[in-house]
Amino acid sequence: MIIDKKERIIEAAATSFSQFGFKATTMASVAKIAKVAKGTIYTFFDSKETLFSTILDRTMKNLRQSAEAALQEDAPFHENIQAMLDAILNFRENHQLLIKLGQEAKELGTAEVLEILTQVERMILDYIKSVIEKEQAKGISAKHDPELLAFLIYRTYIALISDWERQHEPLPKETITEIIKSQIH
Amino acid sequence: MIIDKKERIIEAAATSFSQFGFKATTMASVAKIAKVAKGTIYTFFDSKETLFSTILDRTMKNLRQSAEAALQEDAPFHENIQAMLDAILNFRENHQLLIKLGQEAKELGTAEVLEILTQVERMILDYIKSVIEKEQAKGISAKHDPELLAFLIYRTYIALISDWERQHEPLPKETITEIIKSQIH
DNA sequence: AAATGACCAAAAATCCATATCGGTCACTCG
DNA sequence: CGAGTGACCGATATGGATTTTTGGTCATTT
Repeated sequence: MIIDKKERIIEAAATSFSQFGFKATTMASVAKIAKVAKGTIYTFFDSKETLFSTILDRTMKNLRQSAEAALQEDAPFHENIQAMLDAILNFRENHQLLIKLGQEAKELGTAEVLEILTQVERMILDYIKSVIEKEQAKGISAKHDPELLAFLIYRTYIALISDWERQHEPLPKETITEIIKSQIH
Repeated sequence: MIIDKKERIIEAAATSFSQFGFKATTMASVAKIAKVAKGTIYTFFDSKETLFSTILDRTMKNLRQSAEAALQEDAPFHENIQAMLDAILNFRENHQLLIKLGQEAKELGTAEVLEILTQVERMILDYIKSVIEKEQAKGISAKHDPELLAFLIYRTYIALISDWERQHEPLPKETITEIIKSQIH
């Protein structure tokens, strides 16, 4: 109760950011939930942005772990890529914080939140890239620059999973697999 | 001067929509530029939307013509597809009306304008699809449903041309060609 | 019959008083 | 002392009353 102040603040902020988004979360309410005074938050974090950043970093670490867990040492390249993409998309769709940020960006369109989401995208792309590089080190020939390949695969996957379904029937999994495979070759 | 009233209205509206966007164009100003009374516009068009629709239809017709002109009867499939995509992208980037609508959607985010842009996308996709179908009728085997292939190619092209360049050096044309080609196979 | 522009209800822009926010810092009290 | 507090500050957001502008109509004119 008396210890763990910083952790309580993080906990409270994480809940609030996930529930209400960035803008609608106030430092006063975080303080109240964490049962500390507002000033105390500022002994641990410089600003609302810094506090948020800490939570986003945790979330991204979780995402990386989910993606990591989906990989299998001996599975073929394209299967691993797809398993990872599945894990990432699944995470994106189920994590309250990311969902809320997405809504916030659409509804309020604030430059601040938009930039955060760009940052998230960047982290995801970097992770995909690192997986590609690791796989390519195993000997598979590199048709494209890993940065470009990561970009291409991720964008296509998002398009096929999310955007396509806005106006069509969902695609069968085999079709998606085949398309991703053809991009790796 | 006395004749051509309808044409003058269309002309004036096209200029105004291109210059100021949908929302910022007023029927009063269109009337003034066209040198007719406001009521006169309503003898030719039911509403602002209808007037706008007429202009959008013209623009889309122009786009189709540009795309059509890029096609060559005897060129290989992938070259034609890319020439057409080039024409479409070039058109999109150079036509004041579409540029302005894009800005408007970003800045004001009105549902109205967003819907219009979806409609434009739909028309472009339909056109790409029709070209694919025509080419496939010539005997090239169909790996995917033309609707899906059109969607995939268009999205990839946009991603490579526009989105990639937001954070990277532009890609050499051959790289883009190669990627598009690999999607058709 | 074709064209007009004063007119209207509805929507949008403008104001401004008030509330809320992120962040600070003099002070408290353990 | 020094970690912790919350009253306080300037800046920004909010709400809602008020004014302006807009799309659309229609009695009147040409």
